[in-house]
Amino acid sequence: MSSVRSQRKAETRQRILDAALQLLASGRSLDSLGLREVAREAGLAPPSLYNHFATMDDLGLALIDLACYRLRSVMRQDRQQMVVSNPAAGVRDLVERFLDYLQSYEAEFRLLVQQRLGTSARFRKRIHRELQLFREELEDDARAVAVARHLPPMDYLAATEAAVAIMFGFGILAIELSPAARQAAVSRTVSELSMVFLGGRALAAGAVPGDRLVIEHQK
Amino acid sequence: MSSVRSQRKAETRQRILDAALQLLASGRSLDSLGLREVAREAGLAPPSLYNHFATMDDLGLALIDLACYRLRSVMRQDRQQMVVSNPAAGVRDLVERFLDYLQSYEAEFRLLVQQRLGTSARFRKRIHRELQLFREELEDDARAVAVARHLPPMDYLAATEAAVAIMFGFGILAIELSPAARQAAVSRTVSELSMVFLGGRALAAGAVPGDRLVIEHQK
DNA sequence: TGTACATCAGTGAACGCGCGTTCACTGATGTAC
DNA sequence: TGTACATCAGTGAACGCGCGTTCACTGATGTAC
Repeated sequence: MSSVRSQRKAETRQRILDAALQLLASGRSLDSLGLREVAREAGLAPPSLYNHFATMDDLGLALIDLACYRLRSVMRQDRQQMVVSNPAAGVRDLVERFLDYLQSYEAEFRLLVQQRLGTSARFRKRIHRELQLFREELEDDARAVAVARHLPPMDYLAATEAAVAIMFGFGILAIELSPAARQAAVSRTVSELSMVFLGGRALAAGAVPGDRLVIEHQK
Repeated sequence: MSSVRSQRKAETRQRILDAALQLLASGRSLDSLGLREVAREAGLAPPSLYNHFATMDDLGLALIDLACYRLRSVMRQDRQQMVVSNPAAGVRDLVERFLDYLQSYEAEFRLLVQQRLGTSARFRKRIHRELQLFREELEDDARAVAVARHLPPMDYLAATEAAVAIMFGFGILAIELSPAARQAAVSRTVSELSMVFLGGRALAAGAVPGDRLVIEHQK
């Protein structure tokens, strides 16, 4: 059991990942990151990277894994039971958790968005799979709300897929916005998600676009 | 008035753009396209490109302009008056026009999605502005429907922003899917857009997520 | 219309540079006895 | 516990390569007279 050595190796590996993330955070894209550049940022000689990643591709995949893991774990934490009893607050809470995530891990978010349609099929598949899991977690929450409030069923797959698309759209927009404009976008995103879930119920009840709706407030 | 010369110059410029698009269509990303590579594909010596674009950046911007223009012009064509009198058909028509666009111009769509969060602020701004216009055109249509059917107002900004996010999410997904799975995704996207517009009306009428809705069919 | 000159799209050679990768080596850490 | 050997993370030098860009040049096209 090599303790000191393997521990240092793990630290160096982490330093390499951090260096790459640092470069991504400075606005670079994964496609344009070079091995020598990452090595420099990590304070290592270029060939050292080969002790940790067989190719630049493997390094990229490690970064993507990290970013996927982070998105899901940040979005999972602090999920409130409140959400179940108050859907409107749940929607707002969801958007604010996502905003927190963006503020802390913008570079990783950009990485996911860019590579979701990137050059590497491996990368795309991995991201696609992870976003699918992310959506499913959202679906679990949405179903829990429906059960708690005895709401009729709806097309949760479509609704949560739409919700993810809207949140990602918000994230892409938010990166460009001033803090003030960002707050307005947060409110709008809350509205948009509300539209999806309200409309999801209406659609399940047989409505089509153009129908009028009458509201029965739940107490 | 130099006729032959300027015409040939315009043709060469187009050949360069086509060569770049060809490379993008083969799966490459703009970030990784090289001047020499584009020149080779276009059948020109590398320095010739400087007669048409001062830098690679200018070439990139020209490609982005082209892609923006195409998205909007394809999505504008064949807009039916039917849409106004039948909102449900209008939503399906919208998704199918977008699918047509994707099938013809996938590389350009990828370019837009990737560069929307890319390295260049110039690129990002341009795409952002054009997508804003795209959204506004959608808003015009949505308002026209409301007027024709005497529907109450709603938050068209939020609804159309959500609609664009959903369509782009669909587009990103569609690229990875088999034709069969793609058709299922089309139906789902129609549902998702329907949810947004139905929910938009409900929200404007004061509903919040969790409320029950009663439908009054329009005849 | 014909001629002399100007313009300018496209070229081939050359530049300096950073790239990814290989290799033999170093020296600290780990292991066997 | 001490010693001899094995492992292996990290290094410096070197490789061949394609990059973006410059430059002086060519030759077809355009213009002036």
